[in-house]
Amino acid sequence: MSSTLSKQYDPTDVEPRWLRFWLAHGYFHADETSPTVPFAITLPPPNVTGSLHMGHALGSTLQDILIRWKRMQGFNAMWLPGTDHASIAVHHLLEKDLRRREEKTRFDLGRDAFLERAWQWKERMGNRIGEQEKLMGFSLDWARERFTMDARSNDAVREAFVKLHEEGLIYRAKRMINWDPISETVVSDLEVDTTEEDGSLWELQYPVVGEDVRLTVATTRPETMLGDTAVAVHPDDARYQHLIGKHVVLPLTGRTIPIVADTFVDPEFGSGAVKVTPAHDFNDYECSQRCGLEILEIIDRTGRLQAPAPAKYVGLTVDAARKAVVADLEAEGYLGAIKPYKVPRGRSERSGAVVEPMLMEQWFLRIEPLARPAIEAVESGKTRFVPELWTKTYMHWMTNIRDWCISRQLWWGHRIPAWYCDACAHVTVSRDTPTACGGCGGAGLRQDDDILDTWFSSALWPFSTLGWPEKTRALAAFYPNHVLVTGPDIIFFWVARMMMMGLHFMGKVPFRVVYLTSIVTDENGDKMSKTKGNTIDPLDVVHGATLEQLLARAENDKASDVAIKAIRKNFGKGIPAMGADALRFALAALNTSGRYIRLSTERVEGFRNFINKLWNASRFALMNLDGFEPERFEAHLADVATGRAEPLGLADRWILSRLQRACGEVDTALDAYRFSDAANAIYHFVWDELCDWYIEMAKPWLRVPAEQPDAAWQARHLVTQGVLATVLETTLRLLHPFAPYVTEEIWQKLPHTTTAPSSIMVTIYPRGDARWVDDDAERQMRLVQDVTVAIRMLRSTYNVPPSWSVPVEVRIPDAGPREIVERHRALVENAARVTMTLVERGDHVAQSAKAVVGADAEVVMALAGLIDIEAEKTRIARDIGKADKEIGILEKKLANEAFVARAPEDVVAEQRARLADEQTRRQRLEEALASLQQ
RNA sequence: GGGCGGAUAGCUCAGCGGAAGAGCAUGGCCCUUACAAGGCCGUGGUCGCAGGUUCGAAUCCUGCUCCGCCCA
Repeated sequence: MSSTLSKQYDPTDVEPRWLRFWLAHGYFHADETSPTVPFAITLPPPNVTGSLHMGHALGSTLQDILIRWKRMQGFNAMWLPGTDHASIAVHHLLEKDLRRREEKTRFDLGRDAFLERAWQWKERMGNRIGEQEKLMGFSLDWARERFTMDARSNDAVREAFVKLHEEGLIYRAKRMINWDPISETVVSDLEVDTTEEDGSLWELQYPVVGEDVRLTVATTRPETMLGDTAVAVHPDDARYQHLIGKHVVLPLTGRTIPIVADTFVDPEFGSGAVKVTPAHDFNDYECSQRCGLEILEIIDRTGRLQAPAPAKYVGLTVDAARKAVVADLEAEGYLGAIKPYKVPRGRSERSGAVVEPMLMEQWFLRIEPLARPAIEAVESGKTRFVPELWTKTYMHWMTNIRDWCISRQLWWGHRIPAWYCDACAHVTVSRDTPTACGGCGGAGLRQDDDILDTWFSSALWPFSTLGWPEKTRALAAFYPNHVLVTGPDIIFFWVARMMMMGLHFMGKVPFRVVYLTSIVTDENGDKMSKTKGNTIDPLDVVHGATLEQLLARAENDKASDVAIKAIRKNFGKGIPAMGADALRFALAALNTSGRYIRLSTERVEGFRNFINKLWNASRFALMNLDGFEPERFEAHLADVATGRAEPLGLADRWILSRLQRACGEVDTALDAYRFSDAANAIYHFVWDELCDWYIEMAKPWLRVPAEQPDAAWQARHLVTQGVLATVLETTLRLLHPFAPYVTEEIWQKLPHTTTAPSSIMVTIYPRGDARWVDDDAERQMRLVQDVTVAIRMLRSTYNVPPSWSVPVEVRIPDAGPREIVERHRALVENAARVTMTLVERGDHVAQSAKAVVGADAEVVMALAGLIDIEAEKTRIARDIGKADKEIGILEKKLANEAFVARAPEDVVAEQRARLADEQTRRQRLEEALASLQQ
């Protein structure tokens, strides 16, 4: 064993080798015929338009931690990758490109040519995310990779559509929908961002027929008055009682429309009378249904006015019509006051178009029968949300859900399997492309032009990916999945819809747990976005990027000046290559139950340092494991167990005990999806215990002495090598799900028994083993550490150079602790670089500094020439002050009769013991101060 | 308007009924032969405000003040 590691961990050298190794060995693949218990996750598919962003990196890191952990625990762990076709996003990108390069719309190009381009583009871009996921070390089962628009998904979508149609849950009807006049398609409620924009409130005056009065109505959209078919007032509004049932003349149109009463009117708002435009407002439409009003559709699919609006306005855009209508109303004297007003305005997420509520014939899915089981499944705990608080969000949305408009007037997506007949009104809905009309048998069939909402296919994803509607073995093995990991912003899109469809088609929930991650923001808590220039690309963190590279890419993406400036500011020095492990570990460690992760490259650096720390600890271990044979160590341990060999040393027992506790903490934390607790438990074990104490204490037993070592030393040498190797190997396995590359690299270099597996990936995950937990060793070690730290404190306070091995006197009145320190004198002397005299008690030593260690011990260090009496007095006086404060609190507590009577006995006893300790400590400090006064 | 969170060290956050914690930042000393991406030792907090429950509250309840997010 002579492998040496470089002084610094270099991820760029390590990562590609192991990625290739894992893929070549097929470790990521799960066999559905395996008899072992399955553990399945389906990756929420990223959409093909993008590249891997920090949100994906976070969610997938957490999924990979779970998958690698469960795989190592012996489960048949399956993690299914894929991408989503994102129809509206793809349309938006391709159409933008078309406009820019060829000044064409998709309609100029035609459906087939457009789709051809979309597929080409998907082929070109679609693999990018997969490649990036591989680089992150995600152990996805690539043989199962899917795309939401592949042939098998198409089968699933058709099956689902036809079945739901047969069941009467899918229907076609004329209803209010949100229309995006730029993309010329329906968009879902969830794809509309409503914000308050600066606008105006116009008062319009409608003359009442047969009376010499005018009714004032207020509106933020005066142009829609051309489609008004009523004015509504609240039925209880005293001001308008006499007008209900009468009519007004609608200016500019000459039409006469009724005044109706409806409770949806807010009497407090404006004049208390509102105009009703049923075809272009959700509330007005509902009012029209209640009141039996006429419906006039005056806005067309491109957002222009159409008949029955008066000819004068036909063809105008909504904005132009608004100006014209306002001008005409004013000219004719029907315009009242105009006030500045914050107008809630819905905009399409993708195109930015102002969304137009419209009345249109579309396909809908009846939601209520699907939502009910999805609510019940969460209420009964068949699926549970982690963190739990998200349950409410889900429930709230599910209980207020409306029928889902599933048709889209786009081309990139699953075309609706419905055919219209030239000869009759029958609509044929069929799994296979029909040759004859299901109604009249006629052959003149025309398929519906529309496609399905992308989320319709996403909703089937947890089972369509496993072969549904066929009854495959994969489906039997891996459905339901164990957990879905995603961001809370996606609860409505994915979680809710997968729940509904999963329950409906499979009869079982699609996943038992929904884990919602934090949301990654920049260090100021702002959402990362390219336009702001504050995004951190995960792969830049992994591989590093210079400022020039970042700027060049931004230029290429046509970034704004604001973004360029922000990039210069945020990444002035570029981003150092930190490796996938550092990023993964950082994301896991930062993912607490809080809602946000404020990420910066500086924060990742801390975790890169951790990876490097582990690397160097391993480097040290490997340099000192020459000649180590695991088998001999095993045999020696057996001898220890039977008493034929010396028991293990304190440090050995201690580190093994601490390791077991760390394993237990990690196990508990991962079980509860507490990723940051798990990561931190490993971090602290490695850094604060293994590196800071054990390795230091092991050094004397590892370094081969100049003279021929005796048999006792040989035995300790073997034990120390064995414990170090064991602890390191276990730690690597413990850490592997978080940091797969570095752990594999080191693990492969460690000495193993001949029966060891070929990769750390397929070793067994450590579980806390109670047999190695050693309370006695931990207590003894605590004392050794306390004494050591006290000595170091004195050294540091008086700047005693590290090279000086100063004498100290350690005074411990009680025989028990004194013997412990005596027995482990070498540990203290080595760790504190002192020579120690142990005594029961002693007198004041002139020119010395003193430190008090709890109630057990005090340390006296002779520092002739270095001592500063005044500073020493100040320091001790301050400690006395602290002790006094503590004693005061404890005395008060114990003087409280109610406390002593009602608090649990062990709590009272604990407080008493603390008080006694604190008083002893104070006494010692007092003596120390007194001796300085002389 | 309805709902859900948050306010703890300079910053970012854990802790959620029995001694105030971490990382970063910061001060001092050290290139000690695993690691300067490091070591050792420190400094730093009326746990947003006001009440209440309790023997005991950062932790539970109520109100208030800010600050976020979601839905209408």
